[in-house]
Amino acid sequence: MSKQELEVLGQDTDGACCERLASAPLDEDRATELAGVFKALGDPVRLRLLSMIASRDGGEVCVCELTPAFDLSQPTISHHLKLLRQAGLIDCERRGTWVYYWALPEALARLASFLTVPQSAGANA
Amino acid sequence: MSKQELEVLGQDTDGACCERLASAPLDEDRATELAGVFKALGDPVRLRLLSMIASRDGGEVCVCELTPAFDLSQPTISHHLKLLRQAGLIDCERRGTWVYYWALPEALARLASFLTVPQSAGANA
DNA sequence: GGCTTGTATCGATGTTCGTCTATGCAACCT
DNA sequence: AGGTTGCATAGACGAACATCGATACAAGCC
Repeated sequence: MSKQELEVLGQDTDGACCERLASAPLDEDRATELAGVFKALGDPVRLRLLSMIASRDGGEVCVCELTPAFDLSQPTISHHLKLLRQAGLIDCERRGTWVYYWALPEALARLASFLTVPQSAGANA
Repeated sequence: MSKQELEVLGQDTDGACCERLASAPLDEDRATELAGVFKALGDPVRLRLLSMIASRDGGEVCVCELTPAFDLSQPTISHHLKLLRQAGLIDCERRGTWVYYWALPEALARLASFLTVPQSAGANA
């Protein structure tokens, strides 16, 4: 249940000279990959799920705790969790009866640095 | 043509103690607002458009330069630019015959800091 | 073994989205 | 004024998506 997510976000762990939205025009394939990740964030339910998971101190959240937090059916929540996992933002493991999800902070960090504007870059607005 | 974008991304310009995905669970309304912005980034064409605009040194790009870069009709590009503008990520101005678009770096910066993981926060993956 | 509970998958359905063609509007040029 | 070019808007259409109920699977309990 644990190795289905895409490996879309680059590998430079130091986060120094990474790929950036505002550095050079994205090529088509890369844009498609990254758009998939942003699309996973582009739903209020998934954003709340990810926030609930990522802000958890222990790092892990049981599905049984996530589902009742929404006015949605259990299959719907399960579906959203699957999409977040396929986007590489979270992962999960079954332990006995329950399934636990946790965030993948490196994925979030890479996304954040991708959006970071290098230096001056406009200064409009 | 220039005051249609939403004001969804918060106001703290110092970027220090800002709202963060992994700090506390998002409430429903805020999640809906932010999801709208991520949804705007969740399309390959829009991501390439934004990248082309944000990476431009002068800061501005003429639509007449964006449209021919895609295998899409001119109205389709215009539609995507409109969505990016409504998300508060870019803005535009008509100057004579041509319309120029530029990125709003503060919006990108706020998104980036929103995704930034505070400290340890898991260390899994 | 059978029952119960937690979670995932399947199939259907209404809505949203990306794209197109056709058209409208704004600015330039004779 | 009339024609041309650049860009936006309107309406239509197929594909993708969010949601549901029904069902399957996994694990614990009796």
